[in-house]
Amino acid sequence: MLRIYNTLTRKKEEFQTLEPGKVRMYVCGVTVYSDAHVGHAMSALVFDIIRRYLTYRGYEVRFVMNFTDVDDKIIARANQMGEDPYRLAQRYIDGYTRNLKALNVLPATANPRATQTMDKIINMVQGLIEKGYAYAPGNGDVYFRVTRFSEYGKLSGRRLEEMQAGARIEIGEQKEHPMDFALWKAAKPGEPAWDSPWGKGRPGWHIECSAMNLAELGEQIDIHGGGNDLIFPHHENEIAQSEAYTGKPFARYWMHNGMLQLGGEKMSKSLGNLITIDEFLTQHDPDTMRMLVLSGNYRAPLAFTDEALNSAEKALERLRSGLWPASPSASGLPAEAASALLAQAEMTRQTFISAMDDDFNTAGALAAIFELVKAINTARDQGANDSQLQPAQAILRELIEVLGLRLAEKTGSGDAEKFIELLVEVRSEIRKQKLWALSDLIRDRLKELGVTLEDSKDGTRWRWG
RNA sequence: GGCGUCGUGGCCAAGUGGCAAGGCAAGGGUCUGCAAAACCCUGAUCACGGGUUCAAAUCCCGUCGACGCCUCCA
Repeated sequence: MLRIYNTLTRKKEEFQTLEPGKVRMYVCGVTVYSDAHVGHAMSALVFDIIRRYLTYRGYEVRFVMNFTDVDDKIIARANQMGEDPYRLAQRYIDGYTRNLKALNVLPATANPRATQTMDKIINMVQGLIEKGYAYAPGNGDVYFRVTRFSEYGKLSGRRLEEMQAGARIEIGEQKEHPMDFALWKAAKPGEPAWDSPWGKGRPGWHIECSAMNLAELGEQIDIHGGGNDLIFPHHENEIAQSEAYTGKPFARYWMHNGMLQLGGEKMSKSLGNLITIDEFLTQHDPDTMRMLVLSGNYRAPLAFTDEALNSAEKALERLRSGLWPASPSASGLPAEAASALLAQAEMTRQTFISAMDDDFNTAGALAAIFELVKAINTARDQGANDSQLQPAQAILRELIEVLGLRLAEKTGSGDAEKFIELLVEVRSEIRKQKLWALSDLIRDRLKELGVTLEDSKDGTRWRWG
């Protein structure tokens, strides 16, 4: 039984879908005005892992992630760079898409964009006005009337009266209540604008997500995800808009990932303490970021430190060791030992599922996997042959894949391999003659070139890294 | 100040009433010409103070601390 922590109720709840066997899932994507950073990667990875696990558990998952491609910052950035805002947005969309692919994040079922959902957005704003949940004061703006939506604040646990203190009405706004928020913003000269019943303008930030949900997934969805910095006001406002519009509960489960921290603070564009995904990937294997995420709890803050990255890289190396083939001189294990290994692998799968079923406890799931790795390695050391190792390794691969780890061996240029093999072969002859200084020199020099040699009684194995 | 999440060995982190998983790091050992890998062994009175209970990391109250949100933000 899968249980999910629901931000809305602040409890773990049994997961039940609106439609049996199907999951409708929406995750807030990014606003595309600059390169995505590893904090965005964390969020993408968290929901990719969730999506993969739901699929593994037999659900058909419809996974929607949007792009906010029109907003103040995009416009400001475009003006500053003298670039067309659409082109700028498109460039960052392409970049982020490339980043996600590199991180082995499965493509979304749909990637709607605000600019391509405009008629739906306008319809929704119009509908909210008709129902009395929104008003157009005549300056070209349209605002949501928070006092009309009695449940406003239910997601973030705030009450309107408590929030008024800090809220202020900007110059030019004509809000009835300080917490009212813009559904539609009148265009200023030179800004991208769309025709609407209220004049030329563009959508507010929150309405696009409500409209895209409606367009892509329908009035009600199972899971709505995003970073926990979106709980207020973004998701709170989404709930207000969607539920006011449809009269139905919007998302069944609200899931929020914790923030990635650099130097003890949230990594963010506004703080400027960020490392872009591109920068990260020039230094690290994409699996490293995924392993870092897997090793923690998705709801808790995650520290991005050299030590943590190093630890993640070592852990990946260890995982790979479980997939090594049998020793060439393997004599085989007694039948009962071999079947015990398979039994343990099957038990690992159950432990893995129990952990993941408990609100996607990836750290617990990994622990089970590591124990299987140890069992496989022990069996190999005790002489298990490949046909005895492989059934357990197949399960290990299956579970690793659910988590989205590729565990690819590092590779160098293909042409180099035959020369390395030649060197290893020559070195083996040298070792037979016990010319240790020379064979150590070859090993050390290859290490400097990124090739690791491991000698054993069965010969020498080499790998990149 | 308000709302929320959390505080477990050197670091990361499971465990939510019954002898404290796992990974990284460290030390010792097996193997090896050496090294590496793999395997074996070694370590925690679970932030602090009260309380409930036969029994608490786990439940309740309080204190301290961290982080996020309350303005754009994954």
